[in-house]
Parts: sequence; structure tokens; C-alpha cells
Amino acid sequence: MTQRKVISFDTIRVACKNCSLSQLCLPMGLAPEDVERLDSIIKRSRPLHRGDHLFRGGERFRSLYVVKTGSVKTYAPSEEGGEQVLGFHLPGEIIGLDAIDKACHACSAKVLETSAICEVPFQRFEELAAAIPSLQHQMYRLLSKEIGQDADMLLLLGKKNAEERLAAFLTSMSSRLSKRGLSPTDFYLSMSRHEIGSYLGLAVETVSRLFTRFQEDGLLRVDRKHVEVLNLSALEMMAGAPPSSAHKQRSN
Amino acid sequence: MTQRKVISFDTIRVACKNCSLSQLCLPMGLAPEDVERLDSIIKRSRPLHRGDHLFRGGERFRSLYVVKTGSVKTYAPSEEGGEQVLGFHLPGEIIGLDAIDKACHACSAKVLETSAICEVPFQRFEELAAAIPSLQHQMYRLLSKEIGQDADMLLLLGKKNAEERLAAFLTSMSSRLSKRGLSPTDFYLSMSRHEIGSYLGLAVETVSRLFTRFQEDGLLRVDRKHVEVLNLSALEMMAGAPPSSAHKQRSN
DNA sequence: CGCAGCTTTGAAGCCGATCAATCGGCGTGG
DNA sequence: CCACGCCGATTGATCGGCTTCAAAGCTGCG
Repeated sequence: MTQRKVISFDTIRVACKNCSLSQLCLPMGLAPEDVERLDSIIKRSRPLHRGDHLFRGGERFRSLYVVKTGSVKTYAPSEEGGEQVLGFHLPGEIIGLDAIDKACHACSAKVLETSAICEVPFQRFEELAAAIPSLQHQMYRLLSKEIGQDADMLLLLGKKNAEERLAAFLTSMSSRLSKRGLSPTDFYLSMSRHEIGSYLGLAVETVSRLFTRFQEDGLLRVDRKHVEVLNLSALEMMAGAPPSSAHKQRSN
Repeated sequence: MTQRKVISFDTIRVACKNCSLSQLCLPMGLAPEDVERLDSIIKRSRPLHRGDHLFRGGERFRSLYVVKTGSVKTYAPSEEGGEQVLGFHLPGEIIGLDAIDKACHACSAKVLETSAICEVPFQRFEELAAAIPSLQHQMYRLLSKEIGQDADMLLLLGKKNAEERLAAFLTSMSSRLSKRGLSPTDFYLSMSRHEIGSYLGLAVETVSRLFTRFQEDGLLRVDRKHVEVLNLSALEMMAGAPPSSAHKQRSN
């Protein structure tokens, strides 16, 4: 099913058993009783709305957050009001892992659309993990996975051109939404062109031009925030190795 | 003291008590007996030499590696022989955290100069961490720290220009070496210009030109791999906020 | 001593940023 | 209900930094 009108979708069902990490990110190897224990420490908040902050840079770190529905962006506010978008977080994804080290948030997290977010007090989670080896292992995996994804992003920013970047962004969105049972080819982008550009290290105008070009090339259909992917495999190809043989990047 | 002739420094003392994580990355909060336990699972290898691999992409993940002396680069081999450098690892730093998730190395790690590396079997480490809460916490911090650093790198690649990138690279090297008791202003770079360029998302020629320019501007003195920083604070300034007011970056 | 590889330097071209202006949707208020 | 105004998105034109291409210089090693 396509998720139409996400932007103004206010009636979010918060009542969902096992909204917890158990399903969202730790799908394997937990005994039912352990799942119950994990579930018991999780706080469910009322729906948050566009513009609300989960936390701001500089605040003390207390909890991890799991997106249940909706989407969140993390960003580093820079001097002169500008901001660098560090990531977009879709349902099932975790926010705040980077703050464990200094026990203080280095970035801010802002809700992009009406969203349901679970809060996981880290202190209590840590105690639980110490008692449940498989949970501890899952936590290590989770942190490790984040590092691996960052490496992919490093590669994207370091080596890929604008076309490849946007293609990678779109295929990433596609596959992540798909994992949550949403359509991989028809979705709404809750973030602005400006935010996409910031995330990908591109100017807004470049992002806009590329959307237009992709549409002209029959890769997708775009209407504002609504995206229909018409040729996913072509996008994936483009996101991966050098796309058009026209101008190949040096392998530096 | 400056570390002269690092490149051909073959007589590395491997015999060093507490070379372990205890000193390298987990400086706080461990009881002496726990340090002993941690130390006991660590394997010390004979010195490795330039070009040796710690592991290659695709190999099964078994251990983390800690650089004791020397330096290591991690890189993602791409098709057509090209490689993307993901990071440089100096004494005290850990390698392999990204492989925990899939229990398989996604990147390769190659020794840049004669180095002493400690191997930490992860399975056994994990068991130990489960039994020592403060060790578990340190491990979370370590993983989290890595994520935070990746975010810094994302910002660098996404927003900074060539000049800022090299300045950031140099100040990073400076401060990391300094942490290990080496000179922050006089050091040898064990990696090639090409590898620096790959890491920073720049062409070799650009890196070379910038070294020349920095020297002309009196910021540093360069001779091959030997770097003397003459104006560290200017470099730090340059690496941080927009450097020369001449051409300011859009805050996208 | 001579080659191979890395580094440096020069020149030209291109991609994406920047500047500039219009378009378009959406919320507001009359 | 519609006109207005604001802000994001789009489109066009120009500029510039970095890449690319090319070639010489340097260094270290066999």
C-alpha cells in the first residue's frame, strides 16, 4: 500500500505491543521473557509533531530513541544558523548512538512529520544487556552496523558525483521503507530538497535539477514530495559503480 | 621527541606489559584484576611490515586489532583495482569495529609501516565484557565514539573544501599523535599522497598542490613524508569554520 | 646506474556551486 | 471564497575550484 498523505497523518496508533527494540532492531535470539523485560523499560511517548526536538546538541544523553512511525532528522547546527544534516531516520531505526561516548548529545534530532517515537533509557538498557548476553551482542551489532553504514556514506561523499549520490539516496530510502513493509517504489519524502542537499553534500539547485533529470529519463515520477520509482534497478546501478560510461571517475 | 626515521624503524619492542586495551582505549574504571583478565586474552603478534594485511574484505571476523606502534590503513577495494581509503589508524586506535555486525570484514586493513599490533579475539572479549560491567560500558563508549568520529568525517566530506580538508587531516594527525606522547608539530606521514587524497576525497594533484601552498604560506614545512607544523592554530582555524573570508561556502 | 613509482607542476575542461529570477503551493486574513 | 504573501522548488546563466590530462622531477631500490 502506498502511504498517501503522510504529511498530515495525525492519527497515529501508538498502542502497539512489542513496538520495542525486540521487533525493531533486535529480531533474533531473545527469549520471550527477555523481550518482556526489554519492553518494560521502554517509554512510549505521545505522537510528536513536525519541528519537535527529541534532543538538542549539548544536552545530556539519557536515552536512545527508536522511530516507530514517521521520520526524524539528525543535524549538527553550525555557526551562522546553517545546519549540516547528518541523517534521516525511518521507522525501526535508532537515534542517539553517537552520544553514548561523551554522555552528551553532539547533534540535534528534529521530527520531520508527525511521528511516534519510543524512548529507551540507556542506563537501564545497559543493566539489562549485562544480564542478557544475546541482548548485549545485539547491541554490539547495532553499534557496529551504524559504523558500517557511516563508511558507506563516507564513500558516497568522497567518491560519488551528484547523480550517484541522489540515486544512492533514493535506493536507500526505497530499501529501508521496504523493510518496514512499505512500498519500495512509491513513497513520500518528508524532508525538503534543502535537507536532502545538505545530507548529500549538494546545493539545493543541484538536487532539484537531478530530480527533474531523473524524471525526464523515465527513472521516476516526482510530484513535490511524492516519488514513484519507475526503474529501480537502473537507479541501483547508478548508485553503485560508475553509472554512465560517459565520464568515469578517477579511482582515487 | 620527534620520531625520526619511522619508516625504517624495524626494531620495535613488542614486549610491553599492559599494551592491552586497558591502556590503549579503556583507561578508566577497571580493577587491576580485571585488567589482568583482559590482558590475558590478548594476543601479541610479531611485528608486521609495510604491505602486510591484518585482514581482507570478505574474511570472517574473529578479532579486533589494536595498533600499538606504527600505522594501518583500512580501505574498501573497489572494482577495477581502485581503492577507497576509509581511515588511518595510529597507535592506541582500534580496527575492525565495523565487522561485528555481519561477523565478516567489509573492508581490508593494510599495514603502512613496520607496526606492532595486538589482536583481541572478540568472542572471548565479549564474554569478559558480560562479566565486567565497566568493560561493557567502555566498549559501548568506544563504538559510540567511532560513530561520532564518522559524523565529523561526514561533515568534512560533505561541506569542506580541499583546503579545509587537508588542514583538518593535519590537525587530526597532530592531535592524535600528541595523545600518544609524540610531537604534535613534527611527524612523519606513513601514507602516500595518493592515500591521503583518497581518504579526503581529493585528487592526488590537489593534495600535492595544497602541501606546496601551505608551505608557501608558512603554515608548515614539508619534505616528502616529513611534516613540521609551523602554525598549528592557523591550521586548526582553517580546519574549523570557514577559513578565508574570500570565498565563503553556502551553509547548505 | 637505471628504472619504477611517487610527487610535483602546468594547462585545460567540467561539474556543481553560486547568483538571479520565476514559479508554485499553502496558509492566512480579509 | 478568494487574494495576498511567504517560502520552498524550479529553471536559467555564469563562475570557479577541483579534476583530469600531460609531462617532468625526484627518490629509493634492485
